[in-house]
Amino acid sequence: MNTIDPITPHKRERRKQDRPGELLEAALDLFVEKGFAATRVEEVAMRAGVSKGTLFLYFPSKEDLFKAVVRENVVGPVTQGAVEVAQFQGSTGELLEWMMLQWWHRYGATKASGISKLVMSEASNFPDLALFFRNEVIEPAHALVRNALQRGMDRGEFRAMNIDLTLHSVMAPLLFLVMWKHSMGPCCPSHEQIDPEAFISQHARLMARGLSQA
Amino acid sequence: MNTIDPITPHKRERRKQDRPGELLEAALDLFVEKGFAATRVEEVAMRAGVSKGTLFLYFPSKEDLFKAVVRENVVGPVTQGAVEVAQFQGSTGELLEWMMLQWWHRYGATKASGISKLVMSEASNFPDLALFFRNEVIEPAHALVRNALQRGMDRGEFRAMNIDLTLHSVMAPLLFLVMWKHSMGPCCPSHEQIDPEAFISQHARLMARGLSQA
DNA sequence: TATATTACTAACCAACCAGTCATTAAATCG
DNA sequence: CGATTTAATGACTGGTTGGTTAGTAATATA
Repeated sequence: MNTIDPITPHKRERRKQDRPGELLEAALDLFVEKGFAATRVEEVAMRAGVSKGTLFLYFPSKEDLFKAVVRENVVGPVTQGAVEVAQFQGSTGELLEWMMLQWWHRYGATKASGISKLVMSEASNFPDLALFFRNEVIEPAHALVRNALQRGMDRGEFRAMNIDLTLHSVMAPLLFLVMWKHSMGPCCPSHEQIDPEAFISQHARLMARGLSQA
Repeated sequence: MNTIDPITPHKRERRKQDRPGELLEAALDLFVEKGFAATRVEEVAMRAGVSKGTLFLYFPSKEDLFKAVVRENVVGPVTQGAVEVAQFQGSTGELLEWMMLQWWHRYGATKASGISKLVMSEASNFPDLALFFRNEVIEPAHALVRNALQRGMDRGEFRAMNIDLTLHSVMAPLLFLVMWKHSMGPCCPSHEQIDPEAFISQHARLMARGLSQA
């Protein structure tokens, strides 16, 4: 554990190719675990097996490191459903449930969803990051849901509605799940844990029923 | 602005009675605005018009100060509905909507709701505070909602359901609103703001419809 | 092997902060 | 008024951290 240990002899490796990826992976772990402000860049560097100086060689600042983590782990997963939505064949009620469950499997259930929790948690202390996240993640995701709701109205399945209000009805249970999972969840006894898929399905069906023309 | 200024001549007032209340008020403002970790106790003291040493005269630590803020501003408002719930006359669907809107008016819409956002945000970094909040606030609130759902089943208005799952369907939109209001809300353009009451009413009605026997 | 390049490190800096304590002064009382 | 009590202060401590930089060592080149 110290520098005198002959088993760990200062292997000063030069691996320019791999460093950024390894640093991003370590940063994702620590940001999700402790948040942005509470994560120490030196700890990120240590977990990636380099010194703090090396981290600043690849990322000009802690904020830039975070933005890179978001681009690497969040932007894609959250917005990748666009093509599949356009090709979806079933009813729009089924589409909504499918979208919500897909979002859960590809993002909500993964480590990366901790980033959404982090941003909501620290938005007021780091407005730059909040704005970045809004533009790169939230707006595209909202556009996706708006399209689906519009599809329901265009096809005569849904009655006229306030799309922006309904948009948040779709998002609320998803964001609640992510928040809970990364905050109070770990401090509650296991028998009280929420079953995410059952919860999402219930909400999607309630909504589809409430929005239907009938 | 400096100590030499004759206009501000070190009015070293002794007001033992009022200090705790003034400190709690200042602490609520700053905790809500900046979070627990990012709030400096010296800033709390300054806003209350005393020195940092005086704060530690009345509260043994930053954590104890926070717990006092929760007891003063959250525990009561969140659980005070108990009596009214027991006396409610209308249908259980109406009761649920009434409870959610009451919660919003008495807590969600107030400054104090920032405490819920704070706890969810920093639970993983301060597990003691999370546990305290769970025991003092969340559990009593859950008990209230469980009672209401049970009432619906007992009176034959609601079909059999998974109470714990439905419990979270009631909480999710409320917690989402509070999170949004204190995180992304301020960074989004005003025309995108959510109308909390409309949103809550919509959710409550969707749920009542989905839970009804028919 | 000698030289040049550069990935990498460790020590450092300036700034920050929770909590302590010796000191000060406002109130109270004899 | 003088003595006592105690509310209030602010300098101080020990510890932390984002970011910098002078220097080191691994690789490439000749």
